[in-house]
Amino acid sequence: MTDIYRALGDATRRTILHQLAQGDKTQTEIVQAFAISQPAVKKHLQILLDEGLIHEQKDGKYRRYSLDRTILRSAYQTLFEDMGYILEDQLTSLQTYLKGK
Amino acid sequence: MTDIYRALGDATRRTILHQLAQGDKTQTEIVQAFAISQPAVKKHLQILLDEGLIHEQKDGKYRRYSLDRTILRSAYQTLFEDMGYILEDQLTSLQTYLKGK
DNA sequence: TCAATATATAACCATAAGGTTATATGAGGA
DNA sequence: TCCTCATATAACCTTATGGTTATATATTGA
Repeated sequence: MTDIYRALGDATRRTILHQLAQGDKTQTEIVQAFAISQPAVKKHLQILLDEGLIHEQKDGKYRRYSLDRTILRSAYQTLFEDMGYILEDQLTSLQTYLKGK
Repeated sequence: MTDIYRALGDATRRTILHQLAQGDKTQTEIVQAFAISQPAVKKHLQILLDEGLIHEQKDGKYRRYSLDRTILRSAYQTLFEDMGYILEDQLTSLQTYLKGK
């Protein structure tokens, strides 16, 4: 299963996901948005790939990355369920809200 | 600020939080719930303390742990905001729902 | 074909996480 | 006082993370 805590545990990765939410991007485009090296960005992308949150597609000499919104949604659900499990009664209304979605 | 991803990133810590949600517990009680050593549990408790999610209270030879529900709620909020930021439009309805809480 | 650009990979470094065992300290009860 | 139980701490191990630099490979355009 997707380890959403691992995937979201780093601010760079959260920003990458945000960027991809606005549209697919090549690795170069992603690298340019950060002050870290290309291999460092690649490692973040690899973790997001490992966790299934993004996809990689070869496009000539480029690699194009895209969000897997289905996985993201279910990861999101996991967060809710975990928090609901932790806080129990406190979140009943929220749980109910989500179940209805 | 609370690093909620760090705090929730481990299943043992999530279970500890769940236990504390049912009521305060001593370290011994928490240790007994897991198959790992007392120092290992203590390290998890320390991380939860570092992140401000729980409190520790001396009680004779015992240490009693309790949830900080206020911090937990705001951490929860952070999770939502981060996910909302990532997914944007997709979660508008949920964001709106939470803002109203 | 050759050079430039995009990406991948290897080797390295420092720190953190999650665990262990062994041992020290502290508090309470008999 | 002394033993016992609860907790703390130290030292150690392994693996993961997040970064680096250097270099290899692949693709494309001139």
